[in-house]
Amino acid sequence: MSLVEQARPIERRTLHDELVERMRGLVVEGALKPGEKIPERELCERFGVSRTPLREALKVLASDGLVQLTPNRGATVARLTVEDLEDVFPVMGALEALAGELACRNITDKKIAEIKGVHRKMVVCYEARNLPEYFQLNQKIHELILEAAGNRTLSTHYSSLAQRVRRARFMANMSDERWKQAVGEHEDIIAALESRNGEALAAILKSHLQNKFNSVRKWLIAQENGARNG
Amino acid sequence: MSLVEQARPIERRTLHDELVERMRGLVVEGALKPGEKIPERELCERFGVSRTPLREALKVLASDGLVQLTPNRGATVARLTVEDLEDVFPVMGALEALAGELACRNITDKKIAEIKGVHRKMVVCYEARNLPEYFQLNQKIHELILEAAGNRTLSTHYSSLAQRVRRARFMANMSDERWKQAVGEHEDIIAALESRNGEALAAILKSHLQNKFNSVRKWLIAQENGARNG
DNA sequence: ATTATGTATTTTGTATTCAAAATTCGATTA
DNA sequence: TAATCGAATTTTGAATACAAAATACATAAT
Repeated sequence: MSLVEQARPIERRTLHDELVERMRGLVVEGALKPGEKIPERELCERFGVSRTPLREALKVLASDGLVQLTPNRGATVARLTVEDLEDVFPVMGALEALAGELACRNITDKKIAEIKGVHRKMVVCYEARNLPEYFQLNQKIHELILEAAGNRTLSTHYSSLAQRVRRARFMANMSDERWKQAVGEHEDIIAALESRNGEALAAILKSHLQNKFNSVRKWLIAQENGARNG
Repeated sequence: MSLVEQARPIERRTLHDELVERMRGLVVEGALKPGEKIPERELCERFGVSRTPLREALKVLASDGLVQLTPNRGATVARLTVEDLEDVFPVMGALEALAGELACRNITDKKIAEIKGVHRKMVVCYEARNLPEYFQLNQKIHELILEAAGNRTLSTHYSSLAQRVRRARFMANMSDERWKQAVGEHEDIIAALESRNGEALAAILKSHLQNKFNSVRKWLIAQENGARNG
């Protein structure tokens, strides 16, 4: 290890930062389910920390829309309503479109190859009808595009929104036909990236998202009517 | 007061919420300047609160990009670098464009009249070369358009970005010619709103912002070179 | 005079304490 | 039996306490 590597500043993290990350994970991955009470005391015990940094983390997640705080009644995992979804998706669309344009300007061949690699793995998952893995890789591709866009602000805000709808996106099962279509759309995305056609990519990403939105919306409405928002 | 008004739930706020709002004000309005240390103890005294809720608020503002936290070294007001600006503006552009499209779909004549009213006042300020008032009213118009778009998520994210660049926007004095041009652009904005031409409005808003960006960028670079980032 | 070194002071991160509010639950009444 | 009340318990919001780290400052050494 060279001196510059060895002598770079030691990364230090506060409990607060660590807890924001971990609790975000619990919410986004669905270990804590929408509407559920967030058990402050229990989490403190499990993480081995006091209430102070845990509560700090809760405030941050609340400002991010993942947690709902009610005065004197503590924290619950935020529910996603149809209205929320209808607000969130257009914004994600606008951000993805921008990401597409920027990515086409900045992306390297290496990065495209990386995306293609993930895509191939994803196709395998599709063929095996392995939804969890497919979903994971799908997310990864979108993250890579955002990364290729090279705009931290864009990534941050996109990611904040993506996290809010992530669970619903996963739960809203695609029909087999829709699934096949989605894979096709991903191929179009890669083609547009390769030809660096920003406008085209923006349009494809937007309609890809619109399709997803439609199915998530249907699922959410069914959930709300069925009242069991598990 | 009718029963429904009288009997609605009593609004309760925690110190945390109050402090997020107040401290956000201090940063956005420039009472605390970029790079400045945030005097925790002093603020606690001035607000008459303990460190706990104040520090919670700081974490939230940090996650919002207004405050920078360095482990074991406390909080400073976030500096806006040219790189930050170059990331933030395109995202604001995409969000404003979306806002324009949505606003054209949803806006009422009443709201347009309201915007026109603010615009008229703004023109008076322009003629009097009253920048602070002009700036205020200018912001107000953009807020009203966002409001007209009727998308809370969009408003939240736009506003978060707008706050980060607000101070630089204000400090970057416009040339008189550019100022005149800006007023003209505002008239175009209103015309597009009245004709409900979403696409046109999106384009106008985007180029309006691009112009602003150019002048803010110049100013920021000058600041960075001059090293006195007052 | 400037640079190092060690010590006092302050600040910071986190844990603990405390009072107020909410919740639980058993006794009581309709 | 079901609804109502009230004390006991838990939870919540906020203040305080405390240890570790950073900073300021005084002294000593070059």
